[in-house]
Amino acid sequence: MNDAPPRDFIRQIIFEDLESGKHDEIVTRFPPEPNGYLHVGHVMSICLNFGVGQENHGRTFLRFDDTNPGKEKEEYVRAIERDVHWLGFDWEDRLTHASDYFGQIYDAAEKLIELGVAYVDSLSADEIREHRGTLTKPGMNSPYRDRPVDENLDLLRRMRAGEFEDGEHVLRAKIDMASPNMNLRDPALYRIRHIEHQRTGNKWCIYPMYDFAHTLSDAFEGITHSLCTLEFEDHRPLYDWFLDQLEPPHRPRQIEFSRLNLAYTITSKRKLNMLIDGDVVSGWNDPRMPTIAGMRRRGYPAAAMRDFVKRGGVTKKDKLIEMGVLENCVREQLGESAERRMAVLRPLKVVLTNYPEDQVEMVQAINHPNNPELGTRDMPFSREVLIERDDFLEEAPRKFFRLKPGGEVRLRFGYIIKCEEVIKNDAGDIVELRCSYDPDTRSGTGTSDKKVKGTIHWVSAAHAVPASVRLYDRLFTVPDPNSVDDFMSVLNPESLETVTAMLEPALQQLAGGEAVQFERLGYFCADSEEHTADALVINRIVTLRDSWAKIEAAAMRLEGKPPNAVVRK
RNA sequence: UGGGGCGUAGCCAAGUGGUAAGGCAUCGGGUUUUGAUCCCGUGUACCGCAGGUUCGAAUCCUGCCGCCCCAGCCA
Repeated sequence: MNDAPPRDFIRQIIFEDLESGKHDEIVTRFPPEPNGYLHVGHVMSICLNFGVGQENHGRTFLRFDDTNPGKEKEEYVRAIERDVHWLGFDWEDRLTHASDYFGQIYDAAEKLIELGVAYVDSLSADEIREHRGTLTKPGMNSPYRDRPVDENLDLLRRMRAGEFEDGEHVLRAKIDMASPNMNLRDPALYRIRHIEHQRTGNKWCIYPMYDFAHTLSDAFEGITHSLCTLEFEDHRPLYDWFLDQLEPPHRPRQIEFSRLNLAYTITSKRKLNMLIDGDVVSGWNDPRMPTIAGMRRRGYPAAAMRDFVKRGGVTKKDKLIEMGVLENCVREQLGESAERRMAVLRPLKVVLTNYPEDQVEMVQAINHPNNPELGTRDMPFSREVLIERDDFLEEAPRKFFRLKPGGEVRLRFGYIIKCEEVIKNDAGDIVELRCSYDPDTRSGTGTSDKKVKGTIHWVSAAHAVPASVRLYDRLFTVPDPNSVDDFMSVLNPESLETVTAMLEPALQQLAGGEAVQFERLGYFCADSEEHTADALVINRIVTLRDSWAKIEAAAMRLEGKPPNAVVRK
């Protein structure tokens, strides 16, 4: 990985602000609303905000935007804290909540009234909507717009005191009902909500709206650069309006960037919830979910996530990034760190007819081909071994380097074997292979210079340990499920396949969450929730790159056959 | 059809008037007891289109086209 600091447009602005002396210290914040789990999109915001803080020796706040009680839960705040930590960032003592500032925000509301730029409106929600106009038609002033300051103050205080029902009144900024920017058509500042807040309990029955609370929270914390996504671009004039009216000691600047969309996934909370409610996935941390919790459970390393986001860059252009980029980051991380092991996902029995019945010998396997320091381990080798079903083909194309009738192949770290006989059941399915082995070809002995094209993985039948292995694939069949009317109609029915695999004995010791490479198959990790020493449960993180699959698919295309006819999964 | 953004190769992305970096993907080739890794090589990008300014434009001007966001007492 390269460590050169990125120079996107936001970092350029920050650099200039430091150079010019506009700021001595950079202060940023990551401000999630605790109403759901964090997802890939948030990873970008987290890395940007905390990254910019770190790079400039500044400070970054983790602030919960908890201004809408009823939709927010403690469960989510704990999950968010865990996710941000897991990604490798530390807010130290800067964990805050918009609700920490409810008192100050309220004071600011009274000040706006005194300034004559806010008023209590007694129109109903429907009437307010009707008065707002449309994108092309200007709105109309509320009949309550010119209430005197004293009356506004009195009404707001009584709203706060709980004298009114939900929806009876609302505090609004007095800006311009004819503004082409809808956000400036007298936006609501405070609404009445007789509902208990997860942190402030029943102390308040009026709660500030996002724009008001967010701007002020930024100002109170001395945020210098308030980084958010593009959809808030239209809110910036309002953000600045608050600052102009209230003139707080610190004046933050809002800068917007485009959000990161991952192909073949969705991130809308509503839709993610539908997947859970519809039992398409097992929960927020299902390994197929694009949530941080899901990706963590899937086995994606935090470093890979950070690298992924870094490769995407920070711009204002809408992006839909290919899965391959993420997968490549994951492979790159794991390729270096994960130890290698052997496992057979779909076993086919192979009997070595000339190998002594009761003999078991230990062969030495390397834990990492590019890093000898990771050492070796011994694997039992015996007369009956299990190989991958699709490493044998009865009628193999010429470029098939694996086992075929009469053909030879090397059992990795073991011997070269030759297929002598194919055993089938009555239905014609291949159930067993009879092979001979060449005693002179044991790995590492150098007693034979025989060379074969292919090397396959295997496991000793008598010593193998069974495990439930989940093979994950993308959740959707189209790159942009969001652009489809009914996203549930493009679900990938094969996003999860569970097989009973046979693992080499050393895998018995795999710890929950630990990742290894199953040679020739991919990276796998023990499930952090369901895996135990007695019942192994393993997730496939990502497959290895598979150029054979490509050759095969290309051949299929040439012959005009459907691409999935023989492709293995 | 009001306002705000965005448009550089399949996907990202540098570039800020001097003649188009890089990554991923693709396609070749080499090494390899993982068809992995690693290493080499591989793209006619009419810089959305059309005009204009200039000795010179992806960069400046004008017009057009396409895509995204905004009419919550959500964030």
